Amino acid sequence: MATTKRSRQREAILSELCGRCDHPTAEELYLSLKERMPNLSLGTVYRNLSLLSEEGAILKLSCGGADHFDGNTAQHYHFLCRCCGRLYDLHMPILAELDRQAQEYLPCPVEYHRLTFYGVCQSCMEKH
Amino acid sequence: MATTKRSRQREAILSELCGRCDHPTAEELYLSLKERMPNLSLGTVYRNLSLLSEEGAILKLSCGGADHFDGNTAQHYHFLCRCCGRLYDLHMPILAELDRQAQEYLPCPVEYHRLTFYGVCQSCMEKH
DNA sequence: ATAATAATAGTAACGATTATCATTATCGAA
DNA sequence: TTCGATAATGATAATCGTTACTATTATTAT
Repeated sequence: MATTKRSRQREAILSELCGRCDHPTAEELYLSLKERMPNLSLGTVYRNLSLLSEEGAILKLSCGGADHFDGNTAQHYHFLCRCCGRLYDLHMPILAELDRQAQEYLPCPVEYHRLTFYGVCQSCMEKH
Repeated sequence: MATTKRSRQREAILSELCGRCDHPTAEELYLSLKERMPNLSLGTVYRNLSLLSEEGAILKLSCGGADHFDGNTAQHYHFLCRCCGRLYDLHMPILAELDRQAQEYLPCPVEYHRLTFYGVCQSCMEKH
């Protein structure tokens, strides 16, 4: 099988990430988990997040500053607030034809795409 | 005017970036420029790239590892090789309707989007 | 020219991430 | 079960990309 689940820590990291709907950084995840697992180490969190994202069990999102992680591996799009930097999931339909369109302009196979929308999120708008 | 052009270094950084069609990192830019300006400092490159991207004169692209910079501020899409990490410009038409589509799923205004396609680039394919 | 301001080079400090390593946990076979 | 081999851990040091600091130099407006 692809997904090895060897250690207690790796399982906890994966299930914590899958159980939340935001996109925590390694450190945010570490702080949450540390409450339940007081001697968890930050290095362990980083190591397992790398493993899991290489396996394809989670997504790594780089958008400046610390990387964010997403437990939802189903293809979906994001909204990034250019004010607070928070990432939100967008529940709009996936546009598979984009890959075909892009293929016309490229000599090598297009495997998938990522699409992110930008603006100021409601929470930041309210704070003015 | 928006674009201040106060120092020789800032001008050199901007024109070097605009004169190339790849997406160099701060350090790559620094190394190129250093040939002509031997006592240019890396901090100066970082400082000016920040200023220029805040002004909107250039784009900053974060995709894991070091940030990349793009002198082409016209809206366009990218292809990112998941093997070597190189970014390529994609000369396909801009899909302005994506913003309108996404708007249906969001409570706050969508300003713009970024779209990146993934795969293995030709150069990496040849190296097998 | 000159004073006020802005930007520089060089370097130290920082935050995020990876590497190292001695110790502990897990797993598969006897 | 116990045992040996392997994998993963926690703790910490090292690294990488970037930003902050500061004394000096360049630019700008009188």
